[in-house]
Amino acid sequence: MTSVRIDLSRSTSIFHALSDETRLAVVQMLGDGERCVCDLQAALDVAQSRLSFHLKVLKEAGLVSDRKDGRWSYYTLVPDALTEAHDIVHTLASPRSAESHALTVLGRCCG
Amino acid sequence: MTSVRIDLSRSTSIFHALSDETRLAVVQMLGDGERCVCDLQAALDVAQSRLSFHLKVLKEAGLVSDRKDGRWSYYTLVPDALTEAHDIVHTLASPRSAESHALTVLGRCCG
DNA sequence: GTAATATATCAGAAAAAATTGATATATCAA
DNA sequence: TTGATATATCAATTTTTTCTGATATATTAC
Repeated sequence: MTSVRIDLSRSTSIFHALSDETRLAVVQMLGDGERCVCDLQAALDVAQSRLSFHLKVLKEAGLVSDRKDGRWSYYTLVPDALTEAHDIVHTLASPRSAESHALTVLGRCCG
Repeated sequence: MTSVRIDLSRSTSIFHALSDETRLAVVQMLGDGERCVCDLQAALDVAQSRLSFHLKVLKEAGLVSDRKDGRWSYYTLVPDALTEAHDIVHTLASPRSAESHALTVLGRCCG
C-alpha cells in the first residue's frame, strides 16, 4: 500500500469545510451531480449571500469546483478531495510511529 | 450493503472535532494507544488548560474516552467513532436520492 | 499534617467564523 | 434600451471558538 505524507493544515481545512450543516447539505446534493446555485438555494432555503459564503468555503477547501455558464454558476464535487478526506480519516484510525507528528496517509482502502 | 440513517448534526460535530491541528495531533498520538494527559502535554507543548479544552471537544464529539487512575487521566480513541467518521465521508462521496436531506450512511466499505 | 503534582474548570480577552443587508456585475429577455 | 435575474462581494454585526491565567480538586509523597 502506498503511503503519502500530508500536512495537518490541509486536513483541518477539509474537516472545517465539512463541519457545517449547510455545507454538508450542499455536498450531499452535489453527490447526485452538478447543480446551479439557484437550485441549491431553492432546495436549502438559505439567504443568497449566505449560500455564496458557504460555497466559497467549500471551494477554498478544494471540495467543490465551479463553472460559469451564462447567468448561472454550476458547482460540482471534486471527487479527489472526498477521497482525500476519506483517506485521512482512515489513516487517523491506524497506529503509526509516535514520534512522527506529520500525518502519513496510508492510501486507498477501498475501491 | 447495510444503510444507516444518521443526522447532519452528528456529522458536523465529528468534523468540527477533527478541524483543529492540536486535536488532530492528539488523535494521531492516541492512534498508538492510550495516553495520559501529561504525556500528550509534553509531546504537544501546549498550555495545560488549552489541552484540557481540546480533549473536552474530542470527548464531547465521542471521538475519545477517558478514565481516571490516581492523579492521572488516560485518554483513548473510541474506535467506533473513527469508523463512523470514515463511513460518513464515504457516504458523502456517493450519490443518493436528491430529495432526501437526511444523510444515509452506506455502511462499512472496508475491513 | 504540608507540599507537590495532575487535571479540570472558569471568567475574561482575543480571534475566527457566520449572518445580514446592501450593493456591484454580468447576462439575458423584452 | 430597460428591466429582471443569478451570483459574488463587502461592511457591519453577531455568534462561536479558542486562548490565557487563575483557581479549585483530588491524589500522592514527604
